[in-house]
Order: sequence, then structure tokens, then C-alpha cells
Amino acid sequence: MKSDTDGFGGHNHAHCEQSALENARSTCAARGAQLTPVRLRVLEILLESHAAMGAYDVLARLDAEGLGSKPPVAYRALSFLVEQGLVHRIERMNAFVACAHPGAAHDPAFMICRDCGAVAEAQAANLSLGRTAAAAGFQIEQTVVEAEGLCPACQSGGTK
Amino acid sequence: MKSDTDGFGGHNHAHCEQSALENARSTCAARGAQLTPVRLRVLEILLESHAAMGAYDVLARLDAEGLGSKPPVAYRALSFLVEQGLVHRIERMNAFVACAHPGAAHDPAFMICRDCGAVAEAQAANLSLGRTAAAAGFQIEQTVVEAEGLCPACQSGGTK
DNA sequence: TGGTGTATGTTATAACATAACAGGTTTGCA
DNA sequence: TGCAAACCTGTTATGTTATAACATACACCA
Repeated sequence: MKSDTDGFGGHNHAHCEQSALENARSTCAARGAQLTPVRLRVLEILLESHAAMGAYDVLARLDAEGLGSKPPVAYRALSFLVEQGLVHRIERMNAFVACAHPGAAHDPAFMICRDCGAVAEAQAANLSLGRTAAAAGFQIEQTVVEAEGLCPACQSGGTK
Repeated sequence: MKSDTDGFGGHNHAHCEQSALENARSTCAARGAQLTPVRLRVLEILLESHAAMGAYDVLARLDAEGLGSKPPVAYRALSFLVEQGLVHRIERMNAFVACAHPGAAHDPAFMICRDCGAVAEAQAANLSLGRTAAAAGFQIEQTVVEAEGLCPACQSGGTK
């Protein structure tokens, strides 16, 4: 896992992390949602990299830090963060990533590198499907858009 | 579960089913892939409706018919059918649906009714994400596009 | 006849997720 | 002050989804 990637280009991750945390604090405060220690820590753990982590990987970290050892602890914190839009679930992987564009309009699309596991977030705007849905009378409430493939770094690295 | 739905409009399902089966037989024959009894039966079961079924639901049917009772039996048949493009996996639901457009170009998008479970298949063509990916140098190999919401019938039926 | 490839059968377990209940803290209000 | 409501956390137990690994069977053909 090489991932320290946003949009697969290098970036100042410390800054990325800090601003995400600040944003989380302020949006939770604004909404009266409680960013408790466990929730905050889960967010921090996910923010360490732009790779997706499984709930049980997060739980292992929490356990190591004495913050909880049972599945519901991790799942509850993750659900909260997903509800607040601070974390996204990657269906394809049954895993979670910190939101890369906190605060921004949200209907995210993801590019997932099958080699290094990096996940880049983009805006979805699947107009094509939106039109089809409208024509069929289908009322879209949520969309999942996930592309799997190879990030630039892993293309050069060989097919591995 | 009301689903007997393709694109959420009524249709001649018997015909739909028959043509899908014929298509499956001919494409497998053309490729030298073996459409064995278990595989065929799984396809038939999925073709009964346009709703998604979990692997264990399919397995229960197989078991009732004496065709196998252990998870790998169902998962192997489903993997085969997915590889052949005859069945699609709905990531959001950890479930499977028979392909509604067998033979056609494939990069499907789905509309999933959260009320009745019906699944309609459309063409994906997420140009927006394709452009973003190209710009980022990301090489897309597969895409998952799934919209969850309410089908026309379930919108009238109330929010339930 | 024996080897190769493919499919099936079975055991066991891994990986992901949640229901349900118990206990603690905070808040607000009578 | 005392109580109730709301919310968060801890824990048990279990449910659900998925696969690794190994054994058996059968078909084809050199």
C-alpha cells in the first residue's frame, strides 16, 4: 500500500488532514452533532491515508489504543461519520474512506486502484443515468459510482 | 416484493426469460463455456424476476431442489454467470440479478427500488467520470453505477 | 490406460455486520 | 434537588456474506 494520494497526484497530506479535521469539528458543532473521542479518532485513522479501510481494520486500531474492541464500536462510529458526510463507504470493497472534499456538495464518485488501494474522490454527476431514470419515472435518492482500475503510479509499476 | 419489472414498465416476462435463456445457451456454446445443470438452474432462478437475490437465497432454492446445499455451490455458479455476463452483481445489496440485456454491450448501470427491490438495468456511459479519470491518468477497468430510490409504482404507493 | 482439464462435493473458517440489552453521562426542566 | 429524556458507550450473541483448501468424479483424448 503506497497510498498517500488524492486524485493520484502528490499533495500536502498533513494539510489535507488538518483541514478535514477542522471542517469536521466545525460542521459537527454547527449541527449539534457530537464528535466524541472515538468518532474523532476513527476519522483521524481514516485520514491517515487515502486508502480505504475495512471496519475491522479500524477496530483493530481502536483496540490497540484502548478505545474499544467490539465490532459495534467501530460500526457505530463509522455510521455516524458517514451520516455526517465525513466518511464514505466504498461498496465494492466493503470499506470506508475519509471524505476528500468535506463540506462540498456531495454525490461522490470514486476511482479505486486495484493495485495500491488508493481511492480518489470526484464529483459524480452521472447525467446519463439521471436522464434515463427521469424517463423511466424512477426517483433517485442516492447513487453509488465506483470505478476500479489502475492509478498512474501503478500503471508504470507494471501490471503486477 | 412486487417485481416483475424491467425498466419498471410492465413487459412480457415469459418472453424476456425465454430469450435470455436462449441467448445464454448460444453464447456459452459459442465460447465453449459449459452451461451445466446447476449453472442453468441458477440463471433460471434469477430470471424468475427482476429483483436481486442474495447468494444464500439462491442456495436455498438449489438445496430445495437437491442441486447443492453448500455455499460454494451457489457462489461458483454465480461467479461463472457473472464472468459470462449473464448475471450482474449489485454491490450495494450484495446480491445478484440476471442480465436484462444479454448480448448487448456491457457496462451496466442499475436503478434499484428500495421499496420493492426491483432492479432495472440501463447503459452506464458515465462520461463525466471517464473524463475526470482520463485527466487524472487513471485507467478504468470496470465501473459500478447503482442508483437507489423509488420506482414509479412504489412512489404512488406512498412512502411506506 | 493414464494424464489433463473442468466441474462438483464438502469441511471449515474468514470477513463483514447488526440486534438487543445494560450502564453511564449530560441536559433540561419541574 | 430530583427526575426523565436523549444520547453515547460497552458487551454478548448471533446473523449474513464469502472463500480457502482439499477430495471426488467425469470427460476427453493422446
